[in-house]
Amino acid sequence: MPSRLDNINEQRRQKLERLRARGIDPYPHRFRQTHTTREAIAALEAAEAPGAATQARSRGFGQEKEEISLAGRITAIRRMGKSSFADLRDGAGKIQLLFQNTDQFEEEKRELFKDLDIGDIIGAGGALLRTRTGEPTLAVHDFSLLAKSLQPLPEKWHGLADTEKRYRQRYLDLIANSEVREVFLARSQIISAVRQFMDRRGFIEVETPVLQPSAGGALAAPFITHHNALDRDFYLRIALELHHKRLIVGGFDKIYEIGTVFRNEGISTTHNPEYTLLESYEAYADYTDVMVMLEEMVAWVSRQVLGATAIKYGEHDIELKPPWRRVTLRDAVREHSGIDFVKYPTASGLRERMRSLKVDTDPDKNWARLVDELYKTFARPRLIQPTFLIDYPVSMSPLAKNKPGEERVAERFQAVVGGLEIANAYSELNDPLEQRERFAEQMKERHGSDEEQWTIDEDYLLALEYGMPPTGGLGVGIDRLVMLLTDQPSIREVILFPQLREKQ
RNA sequence: GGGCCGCUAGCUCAACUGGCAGAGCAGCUGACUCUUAAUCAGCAGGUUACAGGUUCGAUUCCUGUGCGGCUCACCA
Repeated sequence: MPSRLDNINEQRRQKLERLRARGIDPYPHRFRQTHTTREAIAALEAAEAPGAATQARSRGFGQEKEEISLAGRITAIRRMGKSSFADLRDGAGKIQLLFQNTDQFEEEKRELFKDLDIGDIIGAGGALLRTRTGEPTLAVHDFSLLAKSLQPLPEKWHGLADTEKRYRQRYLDLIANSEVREVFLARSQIISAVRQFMDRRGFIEVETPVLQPSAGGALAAPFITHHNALDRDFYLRIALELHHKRLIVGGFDKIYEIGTVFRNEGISTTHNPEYTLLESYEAYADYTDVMVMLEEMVAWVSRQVLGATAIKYGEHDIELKPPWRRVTLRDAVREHSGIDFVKYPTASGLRERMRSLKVDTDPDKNWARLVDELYKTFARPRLIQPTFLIDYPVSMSPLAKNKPGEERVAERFQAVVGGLEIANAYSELNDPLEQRERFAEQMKERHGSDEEQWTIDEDYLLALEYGMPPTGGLGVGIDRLVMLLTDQPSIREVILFPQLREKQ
């Protein structure tokens, strides 16, 4: 018959009540620490360094050791009679605590110590030393409870393995799995390095609307939301592009934004409904300039964060050092599928040619989609080393300028590394009349299938009519860049709270 | 949306062909003053995801549902 005490949660609540009954606040308001665990270890090492003795003594190390204080979560306790060890973890790292001869603590602390659990947050004051085995340790002279934990932590050795639980309760994943922590630290550093790179090049960071009357700049299905006071629907942005180019018209010549965009589409290992996109626009540049910038950016960020441009992604060794290979989409597809799509200029002709390759030749697909199918099936998975796929069919690129003298080819590239599309860029179409025609064509094509609420953005066209300088634009999927640099196979491993179906 | 796989104690995992659901960690009690996956002795802990079905008997076989993973489709 299960007693209430069998439940860990119930036991912890009882401890909580005991503490309160003894006049201890289990959730006090503040604690001042003098060091992080990492700083404490550094201080210990500095004091031990040869020649540091004199200096250290003058700072308090030596016979009379400096009292320091730390705060963090207890992740392990090893009780051994009168002495006990505990592991204390804070945001910087981990250090061992030694509670020596706990009998000598006064009554209240002795009781408190008995009720300490793995998971509790405590503050501890004491002196640094090394144990017999050389472990940096804080010999605790005084300690206090800063927050009582009522839930048992995942197992210390295997960590938390249940994928669903890891995503839904990411805080447990972060506590239990240090590799996961490292990934998200790297993510932060990557974004910070990207910002530095752009800032140093004289780009200014801008913020543009998330709520938009129509979602443009890409052909993805948007999320719809509603504004009560205005009593009208808005769309969550699917790209940053159209507002950025308005700013180029407005005279900001180099701009970028790192922001979340939302696409109401399938979820996969490379797609999350909301993800982080870097977009940048540079006046008077074209897509070749953007290529140079991107390869330098990725190499620089990798060097900043990983200290190298040679990385491992899955089973592949990848070298990010510029220059990256440049190959036309046509050649890449021809190389890997044997089909020169230029020779099959109609959807039916191309579909006919594709049949022999046993690929999906959905009759609903237009020519551009068939080309895309060829690329995704044959070329992309084999593009491991950094590659710029350049010169896309205009029909796949409604916002890109076409190549001089080539009506069907747009100055556009995608960057593929490790089989991941990490960037998409083009020489921006700045001819307002042609842009209007391209939009109209898109409208026609979309009409009927219309999952996408595609409307012509008249305000954008008006902006173009005032005159936009030639401009090179870039979009980088930050999450995929993080996947690449942290060697993660799924986008959910680089997004703290990936979208999951609601439980129950 | 389709296909395949998974769901057992708080966590990590066992349980043969259908035959009393088990271990380690965490927890509780006790021993132990340098441990670090501490050790030792004992105790407790289960709606086997959920709902049905087959069977003398189901964690195991079947059907459905939920959630997750992989994959295909969708996604310039």
